[in-house]
Amino acid sequence: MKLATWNVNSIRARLDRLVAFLGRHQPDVVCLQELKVPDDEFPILEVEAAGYQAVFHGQRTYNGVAILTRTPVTDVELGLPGNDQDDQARLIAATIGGIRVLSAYFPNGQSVGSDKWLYKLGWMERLRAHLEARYTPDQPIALCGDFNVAPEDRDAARPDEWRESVLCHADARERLARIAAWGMVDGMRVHEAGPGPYSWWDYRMLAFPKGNGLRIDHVYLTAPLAARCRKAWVDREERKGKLPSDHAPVLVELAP
DNA sequence: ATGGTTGCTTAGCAA
Repeated sequence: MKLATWNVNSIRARLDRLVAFLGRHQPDVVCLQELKVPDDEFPILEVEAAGYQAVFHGQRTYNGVAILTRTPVTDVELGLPGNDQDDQARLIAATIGGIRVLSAYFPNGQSVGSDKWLYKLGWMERLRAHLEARYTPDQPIALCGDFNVAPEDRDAARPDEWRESVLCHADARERLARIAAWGMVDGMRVHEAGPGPYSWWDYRMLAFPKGNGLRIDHVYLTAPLAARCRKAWVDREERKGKLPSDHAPVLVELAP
């Protein structure tokens, strides 16, 4: 099974690239983030024409997550429990081929110490609590998405430059480590020691040509799936050319 | 040097 996750930064702006990506890789499951469309504007016809079913949880302008599959999905769940005031569309879960797949768009946090930063840390704690309440780590679970955290210094091309940022700050790394400690491993690190590969490069300051990347998009796997992980990689080609997303897709190949 | 780019929505915010 080939599993992919990609922050498309607007599914409308990236629709041609998404369809080409599906054709090029023929993934079985694709988790998407930052759709930036309400549900009634999700391009369902184009996705189905490409051979995929979709479940999605969107909102206007911001956020929005989806799971695309070539086989039927069941038990779709929208949103992250634990805060009735939270209307941000950042999590969707579905079962595909016996695997529980979660597509997650973690908050960015904007700047350390801001309200959005506190929301980020709280959201990550809520996700950990949700995993603990809803699942057990002996189940086959793949938590995929834009985590907006580079877990370690080897996940940044220039770690010193980024260490105090919202993407690398020790408090965000610690919250992510707690999520992993529930019972998941970083799929990329099953076979790749790094440094890199990176999955995001800022649009500004020529970050991509300068190689100033971070690895903030992840596929975290519980033990039954980690044992099946054959390889993981980033499709850097997707960051090149005209009007790319600022994120490149991460792909994982799981043995049957 | 407090910059730079993209997307959504239309001037300002979020990333």
